[in-house]
Amino acid sequence: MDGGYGGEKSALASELAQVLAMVRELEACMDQDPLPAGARELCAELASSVDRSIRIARKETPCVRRQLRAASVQDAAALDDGLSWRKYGQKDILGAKYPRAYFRCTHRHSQGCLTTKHVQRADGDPLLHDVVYHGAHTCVQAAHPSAQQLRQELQLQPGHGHGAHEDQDQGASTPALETECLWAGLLEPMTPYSFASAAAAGAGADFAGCFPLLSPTALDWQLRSSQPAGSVGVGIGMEFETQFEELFTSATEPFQWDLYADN
DNA sequence: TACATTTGACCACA
DNA sequence: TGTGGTCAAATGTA
Repeated sequence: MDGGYGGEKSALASELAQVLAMVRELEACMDQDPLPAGARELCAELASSVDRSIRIARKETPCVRRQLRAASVQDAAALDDGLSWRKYGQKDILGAKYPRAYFRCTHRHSQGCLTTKHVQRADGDPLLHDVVYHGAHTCVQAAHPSAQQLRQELQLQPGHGHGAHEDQDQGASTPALETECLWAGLLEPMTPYSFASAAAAGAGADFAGCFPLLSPTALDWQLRSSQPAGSVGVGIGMEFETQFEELFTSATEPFQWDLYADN
């Protein structure tokens, strides 16, 4: 599981070494007049290499955002994804009505799991929560049976966008989920930068492989990345947003999942 | 007693 | 310098 990350690191180092070599080569060309014919090609290669480096770096810091809705304000505090989190801070955010809560994996010290998540209530809707996950679980709980079950279920409905959210079963053993939170699942893979090209958008498929953790988060991204390359745009985002609004206004079935993307 | 939460302080970054 | 993210001591709870 972690081997992939090590491989990415060496790939990134390799790419950056190439970038450095090309920059030096370009530097040498600067003194020549006229510029050698190969200089332009070198620039193109340089841009391409930088692009690859960015994509690799993005894989190194998986960051996924999703929005969850609780059935009541009381339930909101219990929003849970089946994994163990420990709150380590809360902060008032500029321009936000509600403070942002910071959580990290309970097994941070015992198992060195560095995953964190930030939870913030939406200004307009106190029941709606923005949850941003940083990093992937490396602890034992990442192999939680319910998470695996969910993964299977979602994989059975590829490209469907909707899938019965069976966390109810999990709720039987997870007190937090007994609160019957209405998981209006809409998922929004977050990346530090917007996709600059179709090629970069296509990298999303590779990105999915960077979520070895068996949490819904990983599955969400896999589903989302099943969208055709190049479809990760504003237009598609609005389309999913519309679907999301419809889902909320006609939310008769709890635990129903849908896709959402607004990159 | 062990673990979780709260909260003020500190730090890094833009 | 302001803001967001994290730390760590104090406090709460089972």
